[in-house]
Order: sequence, then C-alpha cells, then structure tokens
Amino acid sequence: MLNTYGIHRAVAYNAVMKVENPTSRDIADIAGVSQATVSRALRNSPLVRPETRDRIQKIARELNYFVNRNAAGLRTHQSNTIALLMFDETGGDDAQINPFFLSMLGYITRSAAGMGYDVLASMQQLTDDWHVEYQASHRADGLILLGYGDYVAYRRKLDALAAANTRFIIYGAVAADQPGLSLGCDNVRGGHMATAHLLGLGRRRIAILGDISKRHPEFAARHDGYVAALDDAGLEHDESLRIFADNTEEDAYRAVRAFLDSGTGFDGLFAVTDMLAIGAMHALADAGRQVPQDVSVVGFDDLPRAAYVNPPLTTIQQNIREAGEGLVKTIVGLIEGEDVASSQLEPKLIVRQSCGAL
Amino acid sequence: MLNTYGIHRAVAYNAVMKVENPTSRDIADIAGVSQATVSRALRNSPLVRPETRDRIQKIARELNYFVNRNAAGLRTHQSNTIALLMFDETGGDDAQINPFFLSMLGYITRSAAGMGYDVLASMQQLTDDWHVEYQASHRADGLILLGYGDYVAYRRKLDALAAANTRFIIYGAVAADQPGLSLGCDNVRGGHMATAHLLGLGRRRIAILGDISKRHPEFAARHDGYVAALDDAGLEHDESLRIFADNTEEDAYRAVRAFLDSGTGFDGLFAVTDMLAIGAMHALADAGRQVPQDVSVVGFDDLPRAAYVNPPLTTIQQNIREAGEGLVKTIVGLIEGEDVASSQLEPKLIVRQSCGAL
DNA sequence: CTGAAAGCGCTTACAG
DNA sequence: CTGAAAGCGCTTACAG
Repeated sequence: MLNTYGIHRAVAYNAVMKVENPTSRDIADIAGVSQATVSRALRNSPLVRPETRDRIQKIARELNYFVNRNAAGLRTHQSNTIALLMFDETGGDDAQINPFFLSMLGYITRSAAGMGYDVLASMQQLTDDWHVEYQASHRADGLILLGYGDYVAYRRKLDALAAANTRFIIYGAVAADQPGLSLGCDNVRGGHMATAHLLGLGRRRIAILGDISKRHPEFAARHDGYVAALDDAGLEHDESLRIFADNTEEDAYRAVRAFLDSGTGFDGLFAVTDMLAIGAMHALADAGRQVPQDVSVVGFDDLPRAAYVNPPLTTIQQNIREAGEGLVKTIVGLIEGEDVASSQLEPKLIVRQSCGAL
Repeated sequence: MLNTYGIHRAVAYNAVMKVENPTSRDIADIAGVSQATVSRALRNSPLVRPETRDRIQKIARELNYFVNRNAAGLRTHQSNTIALLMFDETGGDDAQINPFFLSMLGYITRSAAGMGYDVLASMQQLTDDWHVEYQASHRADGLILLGYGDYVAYRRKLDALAAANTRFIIYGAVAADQPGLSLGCDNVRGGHMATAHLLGLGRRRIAILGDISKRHPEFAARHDGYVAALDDAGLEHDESLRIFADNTEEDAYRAVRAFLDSGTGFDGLFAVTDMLAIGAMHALADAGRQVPQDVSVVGFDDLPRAAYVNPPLTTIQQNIREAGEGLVKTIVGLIEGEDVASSQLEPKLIVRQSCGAL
C-alpha cells in the first residue's frame, strides 16, 4: 500500500518502525539508500561514507537485523562454518564419545567463534556413510575429525574426502601417507616419556596395554616410544609383555585379568590411553595387586577423570587447549587459502600416585 | 561451448561425466529433464514418475551431488539446524562446561540427525551478547540452552529471545513465569529422594550444600524436596545446616571447610550437584572426617566421574539420554508447528558407597 | 562514494 | 507427471 512512495514494508521514511523479519531492503528503505549500500555498510566496506555507514548500522541494530546467512552463503559460496565430526568407538547406541575429545569441544567452539566461524557438531559411527556431504552441501567449509578410530576402517573415507576436494584435518595420527592435514601430539615422545618415567622408578618388567597394531597409528607410535625408551635403558622389549585390548575400560579390565592369570611377571604398566589404564587398575585391584606398590601404572591423555581415580593416575597429558585451537587455526587457514601444514604438540608427563613417584 | 546443444557443463547427454561442483541444473541436463523435476525427484515428490525419480537419484549419487543448503534454506526460510548454546559457569578462559551437559551432546546430535537436523554448537558466557542472532540470521530454526546459569542474570536474555519470537527450550528449571519451553528433571522429587535416602540410613542432621537462592531455580527446587522429606519425617529443617557455595568444586571445598570449622554438627550432606559433592568429600577427607562413617554424602546429576571418586558417590541421576532426546523432540516439534509443552523427567537414586548404604 | 543489475541454486505455485 | 518462471536475500562487478 505505502509502496506508492517506494517505501517497502516500513511505515515512514527515517522513522524506525518495527519490521517483522527485516531484510537489507527494509534497512535501505528506512535509511533512504540503496540495498547495495546497506550491504556494504554492514560489511564495513571502506567504499561507504562513515556517516552513512554509522546511520545504517544504527538502524540495523534497532531493527534487530542480522544478515541472512543462507542468502550470503549462496552468494559467496561460503558458510563460515566448520563441521566437527566425532566418532565413537562403542558402536552401540550409547552416543558416548571419549571424554578426551569431548573436552576439546569448548576450545574448538571458542576459537572458531573468535575467527568468525560456527561449529556444526555431529557424532559419527565408522560404519556411517558420511563426510563428503558437509562440504558438498555447503553446510561447512571444512571438517575437523575427532576420535580414536580404527584407522584401517576409515582410511578409505579419508581417501574419499580427499578425492572430493574436501578440506579436513584429523586429530591424532600423523601417518606418513595419510591424506589431508593432521594435528596430534608427539606420540612417540609421549610413549618414551611414560616408559622412561617407569624405568626411572626402577621398574624393569613394563607391560604395554592397548591395540598397538596399524589399526591405531597413534597407539603404534606410543609403542614405538616405549620400545625406544627400553632401548635407551639397554633393555630388550619382551613381546610377552604386550597386552592387547580394544580401547574401552571393559576390554582393558578383561585383558589385564587374563594377563594376570597367565602368570607373566611385571612391575610396570604403560596403558596407551587413560581409559585403558582405569580398566587395568580395576583389574589389578580385583586381583589383589597394589598400585603402585606391586605395579606402577602410567596412562595417556589426562582425562578429566584421571585425577579422581584411586590412586590418582600418572599420565601423559595432551594439551587439549592447544589441540583445539590448533585444529581450528589450521582448518581455517586451509579454508582461507593460507599455507598450512600438519603439526605436532608436545606431550607432558603428569605425575600422580599410580606410578609410585609420590 | 557445448551449450550449443543446450547442455550445461556436462559433456554428453546421458553419459554421466564428472562435474566439479554439480548443481541440480547439471543433473537436469544429464538426465534430460528440467531442473524443477530434479528438485522434485530429489525430494521424493510423489509428483514425479518413479522411473524418472530413480534415474535422477542415480545420477545425483554418481556425481556426488548434494543439495546446496544455502539455496534451499534461502528459498524455504528454514535451516534444518538447531543451535545448542552451552554456557559455562567458570567465566574464565577455561572453555570448560559442566561434564553433565557435555555428555548430553551425543544424544542431542544423534536424535537431531535422526530428525533431519544439524546441530550448531557454541559456548556462551552469561556476559556475552548472544542468542537472538542465531535464528534471526537463519542459521538455526531454534535453540537449545544448556547450563547451570545464574537465572537472574540471564532471565532478561530469555525475555529478549521471547520478544524476538525465537523458538527455544531450556534444560533445567521449569519456573512458573519463565518464558519459553523447558525440560528438566523433577528436581523437587530428586531432592526428596536424596534426603529421604539419608533419613532412611538413620541420618538426622542433614546439611544441604549449594546456592539454593532464586538465582538457581533448579537448586531451589532440590532444596524444596529436601525440606519436604524432612517434614515427612517429622523433622524441622534447621537453617544453620545450609551451606552456601557457588557451583564449583573449589568453592564447595572452601565452604565445607569453613562449615566444619564453625563446629556445627551434622551427619549427612546433600550436595545439590555432584561437582559440589566431590569438593565436599575432599574437604571432609582433608578435615579427617570419614565418608560415609562420619558423614553420609549424596550428590545430584550422576556425572561420569561420580562412580570413580573415593568413595563412589551416591547420587540422583538425571537421565541424559531422555533429556537429550526430549530436548530435540520438543524443539523440533515447536519448529514444525506441533503442539508441544514443557515437561519433566523422573530422577533416579543411584546408591554407591558415599552414603553408607552399601 | 553510490546505485542498478545480475546471479548464486534452489523450491514451488502456475499452467499445461 | 512435467516445464517455465518467479523469487528467496544477499554480494559484487560495473558504471557513474
């Protein structure tokens, strides 16, 4: 009706009225400028005169106007969103993920927000059909993959991602021939630190717990560090001290009980994750072994829970803040065309009671 | 070049070629139908002949085509996305959130995915300027708010959300005059269960730990249940048994140490969250009091960590799976115009060693 | 410094 | 059952 005067939806020129779902067109009509100028002003373009810009931004604020991201994204082919794909090992309907990864979420969303990106979170199962879709559907500009997965099982998915030109970074293993970017802690060094610490406490028969096969390159690297530390101490590494377990507390419990039953003697245990260490400590306790008197235990990750188990767990800390921030910085760099590369973070030994040093 | 033949970007009619970033237009050209038909086919419209539909879907699959969400969203005014706003109490740069809420994430993303929605995750501080933007910018169709916040501090934000017609649901308090939808556990009942359990163990001087003021309606409700249980047992509730603490482990520790120093006698403690209970148990231990012999302790939440503290914590469990699924179901119902309402979940007593029942 | 115009890739009335 | 066309709300070359 009022469009007789070229005024669109708002009632009067220069009087800011409430508009239901304002568009840049509404702002333009009220400000008495073109819609293009509104768009420029809201993006702080140097092309628009400061006074004009301020007036427009003021009106936008008063109307509670926000740029329609769908429209902007359609135009620019960007979403300013990162998809965070976390996969769980449980495979069940548990929807649980390793708390280590969960605790990265805060740092990831914070630093993404700081760089102007939103984070789309989702849980994935290794069996799911996923990944390519996020970028192809323009929901995300890049992906962050999180979780201790079976590397062999999803290696093919990584290849598919790479083939589809998807930008992604994976936390954890930094395998040589692995497609895409990755960021992880120096697992070899971490394994070395854990083992050297046990050796320094006089432990000589140090078992290693976890799946150190190629299915878990991170754990394999921790094992490499373990072997190196034994070498440094002039000790053979005894393959009978390898205890295989899937990365769950339950499986660790079962495996360590069986190992104890086998009668193999040991005085130290390096569990390649805290989840495993916790299961192992329960197994040791239930079998009547004292930690750390009979067996010194060291884990890996420094889960929030690690300080609260009994006895508190000595472990190798992965810095989740650096990890979260590094993942975001790298993927955003990749999205924005900067020169980025895979990298490693320094692990840190956290000494608590489970090793016997305190 | 090849457009002479009306063929767009793809090389030959009926031969599926690799197209860089295929659009529905590309699919249409290859399938020899209009773009509109492709759109219908991909949405499984009954308007399109089944054979045509299947042919189109097959081509889309082969080309790795996915609907551009920005374009679809612009057209339909929907994003099929829920924003999950978690706010932390720490206020620091810690980017940490109560693990209770964090553990809901899996269930939220899973059930959202099941209903065709993505989840945009973000951390918020109560001081941040937020909220309205998500829906106004068409990034999300509705919000889920998570976190034990200071209710008074963000009540105004809830009003702003409501004023902007934002669809949202808040987990926790179901205060009478509160705007928007909410879902929480029955906190009065939970507080009653915790207290009645302590009474059943013969405890008579039961302290309550936490901020039970109006700033935390959830905690206030738990306190109401505590009072009701004492009433049921014919006991007065003694206000000298109220121990105020902010909802952190550290503050609980400090508060309980001070309370012990005051010399007020007590044989039971109901902490309104597990975080508080854990801090309290440390304070008790450090003061030489035995749990549960000297003081029986019950918490609230059933954090993942609760089973691992020493002694394992008896607590009131909030069902995070039901909570996560309920939040998603309700907000999606609201978005899709169904008749939805606030609701409450049943709390459950989890008996462990800290109360002395085992 | 500003405006008119094109176009991003969809969905969906409208017409057949 | 299918197509031609309009239009969602932006951004940005182009022209002035």
